[in-house]
Amino acid sequence: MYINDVKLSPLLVSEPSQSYQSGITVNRWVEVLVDCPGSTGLFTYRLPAQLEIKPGDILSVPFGAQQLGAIAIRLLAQPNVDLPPEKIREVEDIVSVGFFPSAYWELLNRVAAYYYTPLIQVIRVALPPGLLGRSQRRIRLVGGRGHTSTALSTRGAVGSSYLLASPDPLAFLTPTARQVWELLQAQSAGDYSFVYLQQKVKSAYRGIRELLRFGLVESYLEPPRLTRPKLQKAVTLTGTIDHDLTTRQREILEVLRRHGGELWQNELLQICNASSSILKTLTQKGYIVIEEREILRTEQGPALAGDGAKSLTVAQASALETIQTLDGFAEVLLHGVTGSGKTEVYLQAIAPLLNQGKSALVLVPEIGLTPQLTDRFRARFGNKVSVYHSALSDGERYDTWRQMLTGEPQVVIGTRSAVFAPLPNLGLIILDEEHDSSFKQDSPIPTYHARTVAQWRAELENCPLVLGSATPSLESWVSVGGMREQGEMGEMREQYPPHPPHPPHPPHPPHPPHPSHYLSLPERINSRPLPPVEIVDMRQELQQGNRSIFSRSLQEALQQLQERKQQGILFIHRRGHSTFVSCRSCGYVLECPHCDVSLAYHHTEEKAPELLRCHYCNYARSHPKFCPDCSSPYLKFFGSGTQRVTQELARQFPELRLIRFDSDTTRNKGSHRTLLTQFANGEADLLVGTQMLTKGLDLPQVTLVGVVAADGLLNLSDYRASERAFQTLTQVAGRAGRGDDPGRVIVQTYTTEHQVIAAVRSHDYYSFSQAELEQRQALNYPPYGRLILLRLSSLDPIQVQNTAQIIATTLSTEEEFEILGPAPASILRVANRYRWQILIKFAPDALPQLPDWEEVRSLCPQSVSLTIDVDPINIM
DNA sequence: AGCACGCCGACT
DNA sequence: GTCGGCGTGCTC
Repeated sequence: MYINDVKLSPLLVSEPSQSYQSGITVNRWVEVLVDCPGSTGLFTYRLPAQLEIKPGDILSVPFGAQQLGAIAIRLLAQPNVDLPPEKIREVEDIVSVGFFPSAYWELLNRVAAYYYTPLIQVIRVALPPGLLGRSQRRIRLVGGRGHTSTALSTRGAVGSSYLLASPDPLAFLTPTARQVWELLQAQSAGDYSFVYLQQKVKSAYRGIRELLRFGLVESYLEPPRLTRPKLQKAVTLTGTIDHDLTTRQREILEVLRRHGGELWQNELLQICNASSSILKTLTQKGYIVIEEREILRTEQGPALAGDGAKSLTVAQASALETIQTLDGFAEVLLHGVTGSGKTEVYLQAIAPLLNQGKSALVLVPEIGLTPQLTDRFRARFGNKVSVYHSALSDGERYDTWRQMLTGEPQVVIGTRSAVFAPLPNLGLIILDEEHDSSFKQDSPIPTYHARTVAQWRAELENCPLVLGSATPSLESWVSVGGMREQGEMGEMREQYPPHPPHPPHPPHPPHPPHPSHYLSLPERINSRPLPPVEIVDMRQELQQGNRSIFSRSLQEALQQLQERKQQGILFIHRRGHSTFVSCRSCGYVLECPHCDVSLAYHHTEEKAPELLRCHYCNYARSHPKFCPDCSSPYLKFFGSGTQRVTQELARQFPELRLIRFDSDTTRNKGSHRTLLTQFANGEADLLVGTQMLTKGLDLPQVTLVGVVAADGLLNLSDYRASERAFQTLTQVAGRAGRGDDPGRVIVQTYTTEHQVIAAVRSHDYYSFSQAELEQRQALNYPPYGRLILLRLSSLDPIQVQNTAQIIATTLSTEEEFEILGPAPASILRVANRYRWQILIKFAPDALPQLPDWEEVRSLCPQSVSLTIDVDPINIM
């Protein structure tokens, strides 16, 4: 039922030869998909004579008491005989003429089916906001705002005569009604949505009904506030200048002619300081034509100097050549170390496509974090580049979306949801920093991964997909058979610094069933070396009496930074997620005895006992006072906040100028760019920040990178912890030494012997992935096994726990998949909702009979909501 | 999602 | 008896 059994694709192929006339005269009914959660299947509407509709068009239709957005699916010559004719209503309007070629529909259907999401919800992700509007019930004061008594006396409402007689008319209102009334009075327009009032006042509808009876308020349906094209009047010169004109008229036509015969009306009037009446005369005389034209509200980047293709290294040139010889669908992993020039390869791969009239889609983790990337694309391709992401205004998003529909060859750079960008003639899809977890959506449904969707899209559009990263996800690495090629191509490995002998290879998965290529850029451009990584054992620092959060090595490096007038980056792992408990003396980390993950620290309320809990099996224990291994009392849960680090810096290095680069300081639009520009201009010596420092920053003047404590990353209670830690540390280390001065990286940790630390030190992706894949395979975790996470949440802590238990018990009768849990989410309560989860693990090849999700859903009481997260990434 | 309808307990 | 709570089902 998730895809509503709708076979869209064959019906939506446009057939230009099909009789145009018969199409509009005969097919007077249309079946639509309505934007309404509870509705399954299609609804039939009559077409008013003046509307001409094609499948894929977005409509506005009456539905029950409201006005909703809908998608036209197919035209009908006759409505279904089972449907009583009097029930059929008319299509209200066409909101947007759709572009939906069959491959695109197929994509949406696949997403709906794979992620167990109703098709309409997938469509909602794909469309810009505001296209599918819905009407809203609102309540407002009658007769505008005014003094209470005025409102009452001007309205001789039924039954209100005694109200008028009273000195205080409101005394007759019940307390509920009065509450609503006062709320409305307090609002400047005297107007609130019904839903808002219901939230604000207990059983508000009763009070509202009372007020309605007295005629004090009125209830109305606000039509959907749809995003529309912005139109502007354009004036075009049509006749040659003749003599039957006044001087003033001649002047205007002259101005118009000088501007190429065409100007926006407002500009023309402004230049000539004239009013529109004179244009009216000129129109009547036939000298000009005024027409409405759509103007696009697309974001304008800063003016940039043009930029030509740069010369390539041997590896870049070879990668480019492979990409350019691809014909049709292929999956390419471009594995380039940090600073190896992946962007240049993208740019040169795209350039010839545009000349062939094709477009390219470039997906990036977070657009705000990569102003540098968009700048480079704009410098190379100018106005052929547009960006598409959620920070744009609705109007900008809508217009960018329409700009794509034109089919002009262009480059769209966007975040996750841009994977649905409606570009015809797609010639290439690029996913940059493909390992980044922000390509995965956790909520709301569909919980899609842009990489997965991009694979389908590339396949359906028959174009190549390039996945770029310095630290590829294990999924992509296995998918393109990277480990096989790397193993066979010994010369590639020699380019990395030497590393210890490898453990035996895990058995290779079967060759991927699709064309795939592994391309490696093993060296930085201009032969710059990767920075040496120094690992500092913080246990020893403590032993030797250094209680500072900075090791002596890092202190020294910071000192040098100041002396040499160089710049550095200090990376702090985000606080909220580092909730494991470790011993500061010996580095021992408390782990679950059953699940091989570190225990998470729980401390929900003031007086509640401190608990350590496993997120996979729900094992729990109290927080021990002493280290179980070395009996040291220095056992504490981890977390080194930005605050503490900046305080410490200010104390020890008062002269060091620093810029904080985290979610607090980069909240505003454009603040990334501002802060980065300040830093680039040398207005600070040190950039202190969190996660966002890892995402593709190219700051050539940075020579030092310090990681305050790697442990927060290493010990997350998640099977992906190691992979994520390796990626983050390698990425942040890669910010050092990208310019002429050599770089240096210092990583502080309490667990120097950790496998990830060793791999980061030697920049050795290969041995890291080998070891990690072995573990994944042994435990059947992705990319060898597949996961589905059931997230349950409720305001009621007991009910959600019980429901989770019932579902897990029901599911555990099945043998084809493994159930882990139920267990509470690591942050049990979010926004007053208690959250539990159940993890389902199964083999991907023998796709088991998965549970009937409708049945599972029926086990949930109304108060418990269930989200099915397919291929979850955040299991915490 | 809204909004009806319809079925139960607590008051005039 | 009616009012008002809330669960159930429908919307072309």
